[in-house]
Amino acid sequence: MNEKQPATAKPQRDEAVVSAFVERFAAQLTEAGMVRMPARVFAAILSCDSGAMSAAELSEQLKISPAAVSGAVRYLSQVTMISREREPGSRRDRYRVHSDQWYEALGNRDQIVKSWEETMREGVARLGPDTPAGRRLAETQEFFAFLGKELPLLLERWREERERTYGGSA
Amino acid sequence: MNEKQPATAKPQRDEAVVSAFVERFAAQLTEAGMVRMPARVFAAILSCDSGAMSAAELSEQLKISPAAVSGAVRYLSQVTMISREREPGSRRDRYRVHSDQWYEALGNRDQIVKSWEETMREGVARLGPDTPAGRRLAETQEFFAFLGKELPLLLERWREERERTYGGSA
DNA sequence: CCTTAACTTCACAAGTTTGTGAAAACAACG
DNA sequence: CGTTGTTTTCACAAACTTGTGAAGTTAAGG
Repeated sequence: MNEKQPATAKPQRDEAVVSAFVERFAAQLTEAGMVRMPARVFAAILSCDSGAMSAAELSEQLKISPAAVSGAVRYLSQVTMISREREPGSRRDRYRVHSDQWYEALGNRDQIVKSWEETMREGVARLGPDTPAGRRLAETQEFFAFLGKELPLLLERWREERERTYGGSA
Repeated sequence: MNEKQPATAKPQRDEAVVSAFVERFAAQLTEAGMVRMPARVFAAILSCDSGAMSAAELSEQLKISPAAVSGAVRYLSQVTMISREREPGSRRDRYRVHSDQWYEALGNRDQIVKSWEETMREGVARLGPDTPAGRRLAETQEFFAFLGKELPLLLERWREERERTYGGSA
């Protein structure tokens, strides 16, 4: 037989295949507005078996300089999509995707929405609540308020559904 | 009295104030990943009393060339945040924000989410559903599926709430 | 403490994006 | 069907962004 793995071996990673997937997903994230290096780094960590990678591993797999890794992980930590951990007794950091954590990063979006809402509120006041433009802004403000209220609820529902699927039977 | 407007006059636009608001909101949209000119154009139209502006008006208020206006409105039309209309018997287009329509542009996001989900599905298949990485991707896929299902519902709820507020009593 | 592995910072070169002017293409109106 | 006001296209210059190499900093382990 020409199988790549004997029946008893555990499934083996074909690094070329992994890399192709990583680059594809990263490209999609980039298209959606994410900066390229953080997107690639995030995709790589998400796709590794342990769920965590060192800077050296990232540097090698993505063929980028340590400087680029440094910048990307700083950004990703900032927006809480990964967390940094140091293995005690080593000087090597590892960067990890906490499954439960990075969904919440979407929740950070509601901070953005909040600030938009604030801007709308100010706009209504400045342009006048009785002007046509003011009324339009007021409605937009309500929309943002609605989102700010609903997004956290959405995440909560996800947490529940997730709990049911992965927590219950696993 | 030093009021800017007599009690009987209708509220009058102070263009400097309007412009300050437009630029502020546009800057926020830009920060959130939107390209600058489309953001400015969108903010300007949203903030004008009629809810629609001509290219010449945009060009003047934003101090940009007709070419820049052209590019921005093309983009905004594409993502359905504005619509183009021509006043019959004129050769001048007007660009309009349909309040009900641009919220839906958020809904377009669920197309993006759909394509991410597809990528995850492929990733699971390629990396192997029984590998740790494969399982992580599978969970991520479910998350995207969840979003794709929920986002349209969210918009629907907004439409209802909006109907109640603005449709019922106005 | 000194050595050394690992991470970070910084200035810069390469690459992209953005907005413009000028010219071309359109379309209403006489 | 030519005129004229309007929008679009295109090549280019300016501004910004990105990723790198190299030097600098930090901290584990001898």
